[in-house]
Amino acid sequence: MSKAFLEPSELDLSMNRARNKPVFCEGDVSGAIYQVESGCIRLQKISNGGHRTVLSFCFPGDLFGLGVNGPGEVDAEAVCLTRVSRLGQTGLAKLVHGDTRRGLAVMEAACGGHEQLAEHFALISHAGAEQRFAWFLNRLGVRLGRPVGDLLCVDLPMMRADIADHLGMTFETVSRELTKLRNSKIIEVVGLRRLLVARPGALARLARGDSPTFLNRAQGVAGPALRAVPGQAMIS
Amino acid sequence: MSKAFLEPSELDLSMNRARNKPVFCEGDVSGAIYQVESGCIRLQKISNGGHRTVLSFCFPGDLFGLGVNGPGEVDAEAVCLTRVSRLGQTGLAKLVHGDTRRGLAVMEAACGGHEQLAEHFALISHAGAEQRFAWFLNRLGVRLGRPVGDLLCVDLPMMRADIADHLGMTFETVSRELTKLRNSKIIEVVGLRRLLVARPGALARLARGDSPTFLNRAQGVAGPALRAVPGQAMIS
DNA sequence: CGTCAGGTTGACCTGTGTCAAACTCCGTGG
DNA sequence: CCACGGAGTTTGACACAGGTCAACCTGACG
Repeated sequence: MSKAFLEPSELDLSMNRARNKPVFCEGDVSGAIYQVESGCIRLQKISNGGHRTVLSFCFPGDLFGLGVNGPGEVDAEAVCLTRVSRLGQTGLAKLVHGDTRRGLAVMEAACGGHEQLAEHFALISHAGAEQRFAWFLNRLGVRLGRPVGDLLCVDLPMMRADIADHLGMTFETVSRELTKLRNSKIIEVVGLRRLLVARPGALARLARGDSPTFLNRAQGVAGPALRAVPGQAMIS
Repeated sequence: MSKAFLEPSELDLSMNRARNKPVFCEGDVSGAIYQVESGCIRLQKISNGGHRTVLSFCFPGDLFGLGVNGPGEVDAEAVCLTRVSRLGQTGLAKLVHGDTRRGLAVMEAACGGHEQLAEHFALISHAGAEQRFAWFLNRLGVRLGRPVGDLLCVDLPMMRADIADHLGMTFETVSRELTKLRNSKIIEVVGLRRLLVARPGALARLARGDSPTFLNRAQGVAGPALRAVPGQAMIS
């Protein structure tokens, strides 16, 4: 999840994918690593009932692919027209041999940002719809937002259903939460895919979950733990 | 998540941890890899509100630790008296250099079983309490179950609250689901931590979610996807 | 035998999924 | 240029799964 981790010269090839088209070719079972150049990729999984879970969205600079392909497991699809470049297994091995430390770092990054995954997981487990959506928007703002006047402009590459599947809720609920944020003047909605964040602080507060429902139920962890976690600043 | 991935000779040292004690020493920020020898480790995260999320339980043979430590991120605690062995960074580098393929495999395994994580994630997002719990028990049976007569005996190392935090629900709900399974004669409960699975097939069916609530709402994925996923046999 | 952490059960209430209807955007063709 | 149509989105009404709070039970251990 680091920006521009690999230079163009180190990459095997680069290619375009149209909206909703998979990145992995059908027979492609190799442990290649991909890097998003432009656009947006979603890593997703279709489960038995036909349900879809979006594990994460990848934006320009993000790496993905290692230990994530293999048919029937996790697949990667373009959210919109997207360009990705690919580092094959041979290139990867070369990188690992040539510079162990860097190789390890790439492995780790490509293995998929445990940190982010853990945070996402914790959110899905505990938080309500409001906090989930605020968390998502907040992170999107940090990642994609451009300052416009004193507002933060964010263009959503994905549709509501994608967001819903990312946050473990229905697209109707996503829509309702959007409306709630609009009503409380925290954001403005321009077309259908463009948002203007008016009060980033309030958004971050919602994302941390410390404004309403404050006295959440901190389940009694038996052991010595339950140390105070410093409120990590999500807005950079 | 493979058994006995590393031989004792390759490991730096091994140590015991008492119930609810952390595996990582306070100052330990090195990228070491750990392997469970006996007992049970839980990887967990404490979020802002004091909520705990158990990301996964590690049983003998399981690897963990890479990209997972770092204070304030994810920590590992013993569920019960547990012995773990440790492979330090130098040992890891040696392994990577000596045998690239094996090194990569270790990296991947230690990076944390994306496959499993994806499945867990999908479950938490979509499934109800019944399916979540059945999925957990089923997997535990596969992993820890010993055949006793025509029953499958499973000893739970963890308490209800641990399971609850693993599955994103409350311990009361865990208890209720346990009772439901007992009432439907799918399992028997012996002491307080011992289960006998009487009808593994029924349990697996619940875990897949294809018995009740059958017509789940398969959200219309726009693209070409929505391929039929073959019902993966969860019972080995 | 007493104590207490851990577990069970019940009653209630709310958040969010479900179903249904209407509305908006945008591309396409007449 | 406008009408049309369909995908995507918003909004409403309603039901129910599961969280919350509270009381009680049980089994392990000193």
